[in-house]
Order: sequence, then C-alpha cells, then structure tokens
Amino acid sequence: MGRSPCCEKAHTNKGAWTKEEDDRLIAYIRAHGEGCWRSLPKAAGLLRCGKSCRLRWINYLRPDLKRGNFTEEEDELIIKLHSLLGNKWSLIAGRLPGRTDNEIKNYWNTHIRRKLLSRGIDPATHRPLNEASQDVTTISFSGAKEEKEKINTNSNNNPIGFITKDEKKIPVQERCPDLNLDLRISPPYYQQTQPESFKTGGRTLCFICSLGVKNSKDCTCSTITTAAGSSSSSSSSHSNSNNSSGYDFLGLKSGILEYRSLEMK
DNA sequence: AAATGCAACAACCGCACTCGA
DNA sequence: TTCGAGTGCGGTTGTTGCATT
Repeated sequence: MGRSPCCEKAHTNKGAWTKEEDDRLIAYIRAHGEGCWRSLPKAAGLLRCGKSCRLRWINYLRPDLKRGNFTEEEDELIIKLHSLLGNKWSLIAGRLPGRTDNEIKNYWNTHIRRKLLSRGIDPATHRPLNEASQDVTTISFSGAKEEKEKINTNSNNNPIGFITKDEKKIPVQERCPDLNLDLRISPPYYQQTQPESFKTGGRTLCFICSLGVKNSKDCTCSTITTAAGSSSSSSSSHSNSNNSSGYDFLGLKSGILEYRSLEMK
C-alpha cells in the first residue's frame, strides 16, 4: 500500500508560475489566510499541487520577503549558523528575517561554498581544507538515531564500527561532516563554568534550547535541571528562553540581528 | 551572430514528522 | 495505539539569462 500522491498530477500545471497564477494565489491567501494547502488550489482556481502553492507563497510571494542581494553581514551570519547547525536551512532562515530556507540554500550552494573554498575552508566542516582529512569526532543531533541503527547494522559484521571500502578498513568517525561543532566529549561542567548568560532565571538551558528550538525531542533541559538540583520542567525553561536574561545566541540580541525564536514560518 | 558553458535560482520530489480521528 | 492526511524540510533538477568563445 503506497503513499497517496499529494495531488492529481494529470491535471496540474508544472514549471514556472505565471503572473495570473501568482495573482490568484495572493488574492486567495489575502482573503482566507495560509493553510489547508491541499484544498487551496481548487478553492483558488489554480491547476497546481498544494505543495507547489505553498512553496510559491513561502519562497516568492510572501509580502515580508526581503528580495535582493545578501549583505556581507548576512553572509557571515549564514556561515556561523551553518557551522553550528549544518544544513538546517529552515533554522538558519529563522535567524535571517525576510530570507527563506530555499533562498539561503541556493545562496550557500552558489556563493558561500565558493567563498569558503577560496579562503581555504572546507564548507562542509568549516575547517581548513588541509585539516579536512584529519580525525574529527562530531556530534549529530538529528541523525543520531539513524546513525545508531547504521552502526548496529554494521556491527553485525564488524563490531568495532569499521566500514569496508575497496578492501580498506576505515574508522567511522566523521558521522556528520556538515555539523562539526568541534565539541569534545567530557563530563558535564556547565554547572561550574557556564556563563550566566547561558542560564534563564537561574535555570540552565540545554544546547538545543539555547538555539531557541522549542519542544525538541533532543531537548535535555529536564536532565540538566535535574542535575542542577532544580525541579523545574523543560517547558518552563522554554518559556523563559525569550526573557531578558535569555541566552544571547551569537550575540544576536545585542549584535547584528534581534533575537527571535526559531519557530518555523 | 551563433554556439557553448556556466551561474543563479525557481520549482519539484520524496521522505519524515505531527496531529487528529 | 494505529493510521492516514496534511505539512515541512532538504536534496536535486530544470530553466533562464549572462558571459565567453
């Protein structure tokens, strides 16, 4: 039993949008608001798939979009965020008002990658190119489960986590080359050493929450607060993450951009 | 002027996640 | 608890326009 198609492909237009289609979509969303993308095309009189309408609106027609070239500040911010978040374009876009994930992704692939390469930096690892092949232990958040399964699968044949390639055994170390946080695994020390700005109202935020991600399955606030002797829940940490004493991620509150949550558009 | 190569970006596709019945 | 619809995300492809030969 396969997945049902998102739309009836036989009667939908594809390719570039016409001015008339754009106008219809804008008019419909102005009148009825966003949402119900599947039923929108029919209601708006468009021969388009709902996903296509959503994409067109989000990436091109939304009134709050900032068109035009990226500034040098935006460039640097994207690089910093990419070094922290990897290819999480929607999260990166959440930090750049008026920019979309698609736009940033395209810009990264066409401009920034080359810019970093010309600086001698590997765009995937944000390390000097000549260091790229060195042993690096990285931590992945999103793919941790899958990677664990892969490793378990591999371990059926080689329990120490080696993969075989062209008769060579290569240690599996760089599991997420695009998210190199240059972190080291060590006993927790945040209780003593974390700067005050990393805490909210006396509570400590996990890394995920410090990024502004809400209700993430990767959130470890409860673990941390327990460890810190607090009885507060992770949600209370979340609710405090935007207050005046919240973590100033990348100095955004006081720096280039105003702090805003990473809630999706 | 025509052919070709390349960069930029809009759009598509498939998978994963969330949520309600 | 399960399942399906709806939606979001990231990777990839297709199209267009400009530069070069």
